[in-house]
Amino acid sequence: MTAKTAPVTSPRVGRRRGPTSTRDGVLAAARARFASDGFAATTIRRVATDAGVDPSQVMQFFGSKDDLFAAVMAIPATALARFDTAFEGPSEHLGERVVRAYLEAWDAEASESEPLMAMLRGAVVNEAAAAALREFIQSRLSHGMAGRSGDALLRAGLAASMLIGIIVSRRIVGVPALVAADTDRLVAAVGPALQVLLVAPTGWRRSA
Amino acid sequence: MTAKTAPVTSPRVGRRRGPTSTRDGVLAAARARFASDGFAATTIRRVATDAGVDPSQVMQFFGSKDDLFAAVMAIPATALARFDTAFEGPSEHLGERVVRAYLEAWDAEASESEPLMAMLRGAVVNEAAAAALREFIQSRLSHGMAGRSGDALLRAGLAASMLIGIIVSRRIVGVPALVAADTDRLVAAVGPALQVLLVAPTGWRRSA
DNA sequence: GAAAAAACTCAACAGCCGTTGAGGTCGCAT
DNA sequence: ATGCGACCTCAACGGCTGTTGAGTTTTTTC
Repeated sequence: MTAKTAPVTSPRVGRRRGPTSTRDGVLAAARARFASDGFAATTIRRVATDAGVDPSQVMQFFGSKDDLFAAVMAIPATALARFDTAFEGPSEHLGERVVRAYLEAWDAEASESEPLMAMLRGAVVNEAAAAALREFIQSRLSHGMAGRSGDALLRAGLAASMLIGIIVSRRIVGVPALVAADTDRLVAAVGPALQVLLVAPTGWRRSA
Repeated sequence: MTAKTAPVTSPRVGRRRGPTSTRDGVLAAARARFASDGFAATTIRRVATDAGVDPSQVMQFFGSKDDLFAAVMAIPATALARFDTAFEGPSEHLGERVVRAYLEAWDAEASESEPLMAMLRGAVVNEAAAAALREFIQSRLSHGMAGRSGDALLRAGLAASMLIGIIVSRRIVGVPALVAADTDRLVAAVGPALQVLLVAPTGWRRSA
């Protein structure tokens, strides 16, 4: 795709020489648009206007709208790494820690939370985004839960899904009761529930 | 909007006389399309083709694409009524009952689950859908939790959001771990967590 | 049967979309 | 200075969109 006949003659080609800031500006504008408007409603023309560039410039940089979206979504992989640390440590207040890590990740500054938001919004419309989110959740899950029972993997997946549901309700749908509550109240309410889900099938027995 | 100068002269005007089946066919086609493709990707031309009708016919029936979407979303209000019953009864296995009611509602036949799916997919792109979902959740919440503490309302909202998150991960994003699990396993895992969230702040104390 | 209304068809408009190609301009290496 | 490649601009294409208006057929009402 991106790999053309690499010029072997000049050793340090590959880095852009000229003003690389323009490209970054386009990427930032696209990130913001995808996060707030979603994939379908975001137009290349609008992104170009936001970045103060000609639309064809965007095409020349990223090839197509899908590639631009892929470039935006390549970022959150780094931002999501912080979730790993939340699962480590003692399991005493595990639920509370995980909830707080999720909420704070989405309350972070735009450069960190916007790719996540773009990924989340895009996952509903764009198959590539859904696949990316799917793979991410699954990989992080099977990575962190290696050697555990299949039930543990299911429970971790459920925890991630439920937390994403809270983010959706709070940031996209805008359910008043959740928007009004601050992080501490949410952690206090959800933490124990997540704790039960994650660490303790404490004598619970299936009814069927 | 929809109310024009109502013809008072003819008493029983207002009911359609002719073949009302065509209109219902268009509505059914739109419901299916909005549910599977979302709002933005669904075109009036495609809906018309599915229903075997001319595109302009759709316009004449529903006025605009937004109105068509609104007509589709007017249905789930009835389908969602079943959630009320889940909250009633003894609080012993409340969490389990609520989880099962949600999962079964989305596993129901197309005529019941498609409007819900359309509403969910649309909420991410279409502001009207987001408002409808927001109002619905909030109204059902404040209705069922009348007279309870503000904390109870928050907890119920969180429960609904988390369950919606599970639906999104399972039906839209398609996280393998959740897709593979059947309803009973999900109920067994999520039920206790919901139980803790809904009924019992059992001596839980905020860590400040 | 006549008349009116609803259901339906056909063709077209204006607008926005992603994308393309042909150029112009600037900075750097030779 | 001179070439060359990256950066950037301009104008336009073809396609698909929601929407409209006029005309035709079918059904109901009188």
